[in-house]
Amino acid sequence: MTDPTPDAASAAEDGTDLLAVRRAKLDRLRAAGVDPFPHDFDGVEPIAEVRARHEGLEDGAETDVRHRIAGRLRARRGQGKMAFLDLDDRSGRIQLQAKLDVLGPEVMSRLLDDVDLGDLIGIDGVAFMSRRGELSIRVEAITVLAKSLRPPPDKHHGLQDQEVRQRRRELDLIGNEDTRRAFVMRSRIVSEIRRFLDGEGFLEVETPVLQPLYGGALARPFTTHHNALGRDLYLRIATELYLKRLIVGGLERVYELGKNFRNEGISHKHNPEFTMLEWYEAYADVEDAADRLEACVSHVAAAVGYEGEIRWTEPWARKTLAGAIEEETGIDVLAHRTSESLAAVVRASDRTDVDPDGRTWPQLVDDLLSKDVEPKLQQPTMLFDYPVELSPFAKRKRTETGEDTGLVERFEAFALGMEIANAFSELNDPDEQRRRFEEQARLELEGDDEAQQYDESFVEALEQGMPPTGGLGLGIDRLVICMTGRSTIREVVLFPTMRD
RNA sequence: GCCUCGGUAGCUCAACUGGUUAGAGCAGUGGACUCUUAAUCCGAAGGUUGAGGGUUCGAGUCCCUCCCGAGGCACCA
Repeated sequence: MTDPTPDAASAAEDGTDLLAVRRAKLDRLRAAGVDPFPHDFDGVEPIAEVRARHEGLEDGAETDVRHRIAGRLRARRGQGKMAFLDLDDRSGRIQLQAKLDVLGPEVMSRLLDDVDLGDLIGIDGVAFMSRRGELSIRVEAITVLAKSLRPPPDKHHGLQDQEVRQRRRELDLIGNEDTRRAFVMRSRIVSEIRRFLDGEGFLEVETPVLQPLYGGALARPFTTHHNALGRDLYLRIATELYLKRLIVGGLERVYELGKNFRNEGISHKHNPEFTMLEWYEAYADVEDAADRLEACVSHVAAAVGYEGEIRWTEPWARKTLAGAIEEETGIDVLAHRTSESLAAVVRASDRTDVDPDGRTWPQLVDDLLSKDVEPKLQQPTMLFDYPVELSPFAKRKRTETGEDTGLVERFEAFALGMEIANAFSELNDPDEQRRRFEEQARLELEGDDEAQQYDESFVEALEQGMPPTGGLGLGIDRLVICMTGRSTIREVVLFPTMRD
């Protein structure tokens, strides 16, 4: 910045311009020969470790243990010959005691007059227990580590404004302990998932985000353009098809944990970019995927110390989709296999408010599921046996007679009234897969802009021979919502998509 | 995309059915204070009430348009 104008200088003096006040202090530090942005600060101890070291110290007890800590200054009490301050680091908070007779007038003034709330400072000092039983550090030396030129969020109320909390997540993290806890929990959940799958012999892999065709889910994509190749590419909506090619290649157990992108609405459970885990296991089917999902999620819940209302431990409830719909609505969708007959029953029912006009049979089934069943599934529940029309990559359901039920071997898992996972016995018959793509192509011609694109290279991969395979997708954001007790995806995504 | 609600000081919130000069706490600022912890006490300061237009003697408050957010619907795993 340039020199403050006379107006700015007077605004700094009377304290009306908060930014100018801070810049004036920055200038004072520099004038006193203090570097307000030094390069490092060696030998810092996490505050939590300092606390652990002195656990059980009696009220009023002194120690001769010297500590070096660093963090953001959060609060300050007292302005005279002694002051107390609170310092935050990533591991916790600790009280500092600054005494004039220890520091001398010059250092005391630096701490009280030139350092602001929100500044990053380093402290050398001795631990003691205050008379009121608060572990504290008696400051012997301070080091300015970075001047904060903007005021921090309210020290007591934190930052409440939803918009600012999401657009300026750093402020949310500084001001709101809850937010910090939730995102620490998210990181631990993700690393426990990796630990679990790695322990089961899975390989973590990376497949393309930029794809010439989009597939593996029913959704509209984001489109972008590659200049040198002179062609459009799509941001992936799923990792499914590439991962199955790796199963063909013999990797046998693979997973990918990363972002998918879907060009659709934003809601409390939808963000345009979201984190998905997909795994594929050779010589396994949908039942194996279900067992592994239970094992994985209950491991994660225990490892991160989940303490909420959801019972993640095995076994989870398992039902059929049709059974669950009948339970909630009294409608047996399998007894009415055409859109007309199902629509008639839906219309006649007083237990659902689904509007059947213009809906196909699979759409109606989906409507009944999402309106009448899904909201009821608060505890972890897996629903099996989905209509083939909604599942272009799943194997048809085995039956004793060999008859075609129109169902596939697939389940979706739900918790807190949200879908969190989706799995099936992967279709590995290339001719059947080709027919499913052709059916999707027909739907696209009819104007369904979410139909699957015909992916010939994927069919060729299946022609190479894919072993029987169980695959699963787990929505990480939604799992984190459940495990952190948050109500929306925006609370568990660091920087959710916002308007400009 | 549609409906409803909201946007007031840097932050957290007030302001009855349209009526004096839009209030308070925190932060900041000047001062007092050597065990405080949402420290306390005294003083002064801080506002284009999201933006723009309109109705009215008078608008934070009513109407219109736009921006941003929240909730719901639609779309969608």
